[in-house]
Amino acid sequence: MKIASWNVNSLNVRLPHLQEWLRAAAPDVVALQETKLEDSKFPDTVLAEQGYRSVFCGQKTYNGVAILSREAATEVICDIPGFEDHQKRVIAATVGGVRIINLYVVNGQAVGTEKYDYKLRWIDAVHGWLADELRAHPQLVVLGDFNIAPDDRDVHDPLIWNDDSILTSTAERAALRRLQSLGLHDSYRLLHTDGGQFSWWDYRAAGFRRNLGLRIDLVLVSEALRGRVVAAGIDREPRLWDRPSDHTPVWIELGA
DNA sequence: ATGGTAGTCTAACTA
Repeated sequence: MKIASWNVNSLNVRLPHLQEWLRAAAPDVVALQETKLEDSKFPDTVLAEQGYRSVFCGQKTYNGVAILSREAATEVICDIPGFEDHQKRVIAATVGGVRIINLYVVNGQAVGTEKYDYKLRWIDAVHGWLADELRAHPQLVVLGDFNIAPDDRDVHDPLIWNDDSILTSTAERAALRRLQSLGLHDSYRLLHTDGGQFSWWDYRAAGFRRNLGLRIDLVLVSEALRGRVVAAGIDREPRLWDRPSDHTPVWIELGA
């Protein structure tokens, strides 16, 4: 079972890329972030023609998440239960016996801002909810755009991306570690220890050409799934295509 | 070239 995550930065613009990538990569499940589409405009008919069912939770202009799957998704939930939030950043569903939790984590803009506080509060709410989800669904995958680079191997320059920078600050990394302490393992790190493997590059300053990236798109797996991760990777190819998203797909393969 | 680019939407916000 191949499970992937991709922040498409507007599904309206990126639909051709998504379709091309689905053909090439043939994932069983894909979590999308930043669809930026109201539910009435989601291209579920087109995707169904390609063999993927869609569940989605969107809004105009910002945010928006979706899960595409070859098999039907059940037990679909939007938003974090009990957490007041107008931003559509969460969708969860069960596919083929695996609980899939798709997160578009708050960016946070800059350390010390209101948005940064919202980011930390938001992750704290996710933490409480995931503890419940893990009890109900031991076979759990939490994936998406985490907007946090776990450690210095995951940034192009640790002097720039330091303890005081957004996406790498001490409190953000501590919040991520706290999520992982629920028993959620960074599947890329189960199989690879190399640095310099990124999933996002800023559009500005020729970030991709100069490989000025971060690894902020993650696939976390529960203890029960840990031993089933037979492959994990980052697919840089779509970042080379014309008019790309600033993120590229990340994926894992779960064996039997 | 006084920060660069992209998306949404046409001013300014978010990333």
